[in-house]
Amino acid sequence: MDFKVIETKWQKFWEEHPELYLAKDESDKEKKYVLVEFPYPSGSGLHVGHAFSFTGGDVYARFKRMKGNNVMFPMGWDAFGLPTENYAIKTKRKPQEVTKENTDMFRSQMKRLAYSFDWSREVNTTDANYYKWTQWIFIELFKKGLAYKKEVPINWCPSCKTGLANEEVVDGKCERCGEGVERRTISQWVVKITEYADKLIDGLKETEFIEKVKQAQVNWIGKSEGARVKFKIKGRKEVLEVFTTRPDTLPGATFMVMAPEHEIALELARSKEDVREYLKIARSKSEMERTELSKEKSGVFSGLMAINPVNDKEIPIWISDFVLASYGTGAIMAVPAHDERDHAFAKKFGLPIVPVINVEGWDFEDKAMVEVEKGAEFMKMLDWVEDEGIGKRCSSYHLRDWIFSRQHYWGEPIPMINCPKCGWVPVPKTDLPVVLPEIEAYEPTDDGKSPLSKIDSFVNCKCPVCGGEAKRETDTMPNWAGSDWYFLRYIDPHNDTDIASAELMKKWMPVDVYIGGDEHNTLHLLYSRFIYLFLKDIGAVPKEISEPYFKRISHGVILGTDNQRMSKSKGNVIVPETVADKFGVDVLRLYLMFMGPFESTMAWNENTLMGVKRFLDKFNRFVIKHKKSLSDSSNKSKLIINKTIVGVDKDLENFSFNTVVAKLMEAVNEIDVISVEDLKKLVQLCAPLAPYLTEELWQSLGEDSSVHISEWPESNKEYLTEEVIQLPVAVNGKVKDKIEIEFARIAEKDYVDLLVSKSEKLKKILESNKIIREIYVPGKMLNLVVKENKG
RNA sequence: GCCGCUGUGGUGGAACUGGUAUACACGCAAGACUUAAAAUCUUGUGACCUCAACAGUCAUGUGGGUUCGAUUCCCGCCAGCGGCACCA
Repeated sequence: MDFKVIETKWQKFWEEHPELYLAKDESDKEKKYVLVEFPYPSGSGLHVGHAFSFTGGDVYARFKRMKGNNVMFPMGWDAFGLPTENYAIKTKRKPQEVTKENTDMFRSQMKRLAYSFDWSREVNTTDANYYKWTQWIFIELFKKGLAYKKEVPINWCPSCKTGLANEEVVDGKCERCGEGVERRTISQWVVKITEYADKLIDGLKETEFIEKVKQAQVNWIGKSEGARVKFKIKGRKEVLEVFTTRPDTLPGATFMVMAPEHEIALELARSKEDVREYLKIARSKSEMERTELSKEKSGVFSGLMAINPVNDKEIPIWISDFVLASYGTGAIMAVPAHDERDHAFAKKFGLPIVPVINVEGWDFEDKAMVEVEKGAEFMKMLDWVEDEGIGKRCSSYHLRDWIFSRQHYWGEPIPMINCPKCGWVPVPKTDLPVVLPEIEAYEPTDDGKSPLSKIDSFVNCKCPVCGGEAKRETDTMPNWAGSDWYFLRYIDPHNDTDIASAELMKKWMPVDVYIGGDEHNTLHLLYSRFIYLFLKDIGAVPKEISEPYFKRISHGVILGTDNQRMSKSKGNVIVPETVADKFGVDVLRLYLMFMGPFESTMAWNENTLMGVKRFLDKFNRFVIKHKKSLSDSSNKSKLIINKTIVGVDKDLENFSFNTVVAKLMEAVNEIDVISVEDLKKLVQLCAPLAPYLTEELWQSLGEDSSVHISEWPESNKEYLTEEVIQLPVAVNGKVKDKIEIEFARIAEKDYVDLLVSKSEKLKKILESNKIIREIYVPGKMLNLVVKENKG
């Protein structure tokens, strides 16, 4: 049978019957919200990674639909972003046009691969009707004081000409283009995600993310508990405050260190030559150099002395770039006896090392004793610090506030207006969206301003508060902004008055299963959980649904045949369309699911793919051969079919697709005589994986509606037990023989013993051995513990 | 350094709640059909010992432990992968 003919035929049929895959708002059936990460529609089309992820989601969605669930399986486009902008610049075209072309291409490729998306709910982050709500969310953040403008040293990518969030800098390089990142100070919008740090940790309890994902989130937030402690500075009014997780080591604090960006350090630089010189050197180092040169410490004495509140000793305050300005208070108390970094610093600059706890055989001049347990002294010192009023308990986080401004064209305009009289004023809801104007030149500029800043008609506006002349913000939002909340918009994609109706959100939320890549397990998941928790706090989403995603499945990665990550430069890229052209969509889908466990990394292998093709051909021949069958299934076949139903059902539920395929192969290998009725069941079991072939076969078996909305077969317990089973008999734990026994009599131990006594093999063993113990697990196995007969 | 994960034939990988390890597939070998090839079908295929069969021995990274019985549970080690990392 020619797969091309079948594909064309059924694709047309499905196109004419979109109702097959619609999620129904008014249905009483149990809902199932299956979400796959929406793609960035790049110019190169769907790649294997997409196909793998979407096929997994599609198989699950189809399975659930046949099981009688009201399934929501939507798709959309995360279409803002640099590649489109760069491509538009290069080809002198409009990003809007390019995006349209790319999404059209993606959509048609997806339809060909038979993904059962509900296309009536399609969203696109670059639609003004969509980003209106992205902008609205930003305004709400601003109103709650969670978005603020700040002069911040940012990571500037000289190649992309934009600021980057800390999260987008990998090893000191731009995550996107790999260019070394520079430090610049620019006025930026910043979102206080840190305010939600604890909620983001606690909320994980409400989810069923796998441990890996939960840990990644917890580590990223990086909570540590301790105290802030104030140190007096000799001869000055201000104090130097530090954060420490170990107040019990206060007596061992023999010096202090400030980050070069610390206010006091900056002030001293004005009057002290050596401080000024050091700050200059520190600033010239990139973030990467600072962390790379971790072994060798550098620093300068500030000239100031602090007072250790525990013993009133004067201790020197140093300035060093090993202390981070962005963590804690930007200054530390150094306890060289109990911290490796402080120890290294003390050794280098000849500062005293005073142990707090004495450990036998420890040479504190040689190394720091770090692993000291928090004991009673810890609590005592914490209380003391609070009683004396020199500090208080608090937590500190690795998580930083989220830099939200980008200096690019192709993103959501930040809907803020700067009025000389009123300051920053949000655009009123009624004026949303702030539409991205279609302009001629998209080139980013070196001065750190978005191309929008050159469009006077966009920039100049009236202040919504006082009506005076004002100017619009010209920065745009980061890529994450549109993808933070898209799962809400699918629920009610055409709503003009709200993000989505509360009633519908109550019906559909939370997302039951969210399928995506490992690369989004930290940032995207954290950002979108944050936005959801925020929307919940302001009452924009139902408060009874505590977390947006219930379960997260992170699919694996498909490597090239050379076991390397696919990349154009390596020439090992597999294009799903090409595979589909050659072998058909069903083969591609089935192969992707059969390669290995859904969550693991696997290499592409054409041999295995041929095996899958062979199976589908065989399956097709098998159905055709038996479809005129007039006889009932044999007992053996009945058993196989019912076992297969149970197994496939369970494995699909657990996303164990590779074993589903194996079970179907087994069934086809083993079945001898089969009735048409049972044959249909087999076709149904295969339907989620191979939608085209099964639709064709389903029809050829006399059905006239789609197999994909047929009712999932149920197993019949009556046929699930074998009449005769092979009972393994082990001697001292090793299987020596198998005895045939009627299933109905497995509980009769006497009968089992009788059978054992008839086995030649066992007889032989028992001649020279004596049974000292028997363990019988009815139906499972019999274990004889024996001892050699002596004499 | 910290956190998480993985380790099973020549290969991808199965194995429920501690109960027949190696399902399914690939590859390989032999055979059938064919002028031939492809396709298809049949048989065999963990290692060692044996002409072969029977029997036996050893095998789930490694060393121990618990157990009648361990790929599965516990402890130690080794190797690899992923995330975080001068976070006080």
